[in-house]
Amino acid sequence: MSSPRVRFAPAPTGFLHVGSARTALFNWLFARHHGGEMVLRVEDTDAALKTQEYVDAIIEPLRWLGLDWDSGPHFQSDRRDRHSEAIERLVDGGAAYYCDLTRAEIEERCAAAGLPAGYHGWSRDRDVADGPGVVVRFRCPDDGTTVVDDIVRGRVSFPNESLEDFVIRRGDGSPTFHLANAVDDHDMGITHVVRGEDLLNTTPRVQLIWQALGFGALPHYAHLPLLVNAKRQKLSKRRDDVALDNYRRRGYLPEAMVNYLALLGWGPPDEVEIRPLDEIVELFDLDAVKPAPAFFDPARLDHINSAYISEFTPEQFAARAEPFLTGPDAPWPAECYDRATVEALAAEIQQRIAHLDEAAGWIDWILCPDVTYDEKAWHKSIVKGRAAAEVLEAVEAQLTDDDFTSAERLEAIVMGVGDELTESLGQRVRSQPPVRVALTGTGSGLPLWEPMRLLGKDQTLSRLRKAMSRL
RNA sequence: GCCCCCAUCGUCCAGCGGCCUAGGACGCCGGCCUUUCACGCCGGUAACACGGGUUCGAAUCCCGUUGGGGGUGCCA
Repeated sequence: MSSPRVRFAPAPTGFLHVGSARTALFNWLFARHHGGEMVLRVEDTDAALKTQEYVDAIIEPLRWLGLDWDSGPHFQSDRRDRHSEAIERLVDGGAAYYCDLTRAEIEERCAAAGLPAGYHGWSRDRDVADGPGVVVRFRCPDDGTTVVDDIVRGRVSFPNESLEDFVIRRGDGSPTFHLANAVDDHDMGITHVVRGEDLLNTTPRVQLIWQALGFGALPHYAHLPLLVNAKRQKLSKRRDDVALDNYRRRGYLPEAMVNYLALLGWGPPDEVEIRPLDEIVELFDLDAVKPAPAFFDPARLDHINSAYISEFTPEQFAARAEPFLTGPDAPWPAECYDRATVEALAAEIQQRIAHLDEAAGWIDWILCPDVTYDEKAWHKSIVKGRAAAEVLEAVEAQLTDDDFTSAERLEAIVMGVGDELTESLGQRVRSQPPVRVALTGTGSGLPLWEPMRLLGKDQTLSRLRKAMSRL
């Protein structure tokens, strides 16, 4: 394929949607695979949306994902003159006409004529003059078919009689996206239009405008399957968790997110799903994209994110997790944070978390100045635990003489207490649970010994005493 | 209502006429490992929506049905 040129053309809505991110990714993968170019174009026909804040809300998540572009960001609103000129040409050539009917007037006419709801070309021959509030409508052919050759779906035909004369210029003079799309894609030399399936129905309109403007050969189209929720509805801003930034904030890694997104609607031929982006670039192509909608499955995302997290070295992990351990949401006072502790326990934490914001929960008891008891665990291991008081007492006594330099020795001491009590009482005494609850506050967690060493002698002894006095 | 799209395990992907008694991954269930939790390892559960064709032969091609979804705006 000779150097394709694609575009990612999001509307500025305040944040980047995971569905849009997937569209951006597939455009990017296609461009990079074929050595082509990607254009970023902000579809702000609504003009008021061109604020730095809204633009950043698109650009920053793209950068976070590691996607780049060769041209842009361009703004549709900056191209107003080109759009107006195209509209004039269409009106002059008879391909479009003025219309001053309101929504209500259109409905009235339909009711009076006994026609189903729709526009029915009411103003085609009314010879309306241009003026404030007057729109421009495109005159659609009454018969024949408009065909969209889609890379993902094959040939899709639309009977022209099902197409209404649609608006290409609003009452305020601004162009609608169908018009702007055709003009911009043409002017920017777009060869492949890759976007969501929800836009498939609008393609005939854009193609009709394209042809009426004499733009020549149409670009190729590829309509990607929609991303859906568990109920198989299109992901929606209102009911679904779709803001990419939310995932970032919860500690999903960009490399994991991009990897997962690539797997929705596409799969590598060798079935190796978790792999670096450059390999995906090499393997990806649009003709291998599946047409069926794909469920955005959080469980699968978690799995992939976990896989990436577990690959980190301790240093990498500590660096990547740091934003989640030092921010205002960290459970400990800022001055208690200690990177060395994180690195020392990294491997153990890594295999237990699916996203980085879970890291703090495994070590908060070490970095926080005090313990918080989980009452259920307290009850189970200390109130009802066999000989728990004796265990705490014996462990405290033996630890008083230890220098706390060896995790192995700490383990031997605690477990030894359990063995001794088991023998003297003639019943199995488990020493780890009460000690764990006394130190960490909970019944389960990291393997105790190394964290205990890191907690230090003073804290360990004082927490054991605190637990004993609480009994 | 009208137009359009889609249809392989619960989910994502493989399969593009014979290699399929349908493969992988996630999830789920069971076991091993382990004096916590987890990781790891082993095993299991589970699908070609239905009905017609075409063909020597269909998960794969065609038609229909059913089901799901999308669009039907002076949003994109």
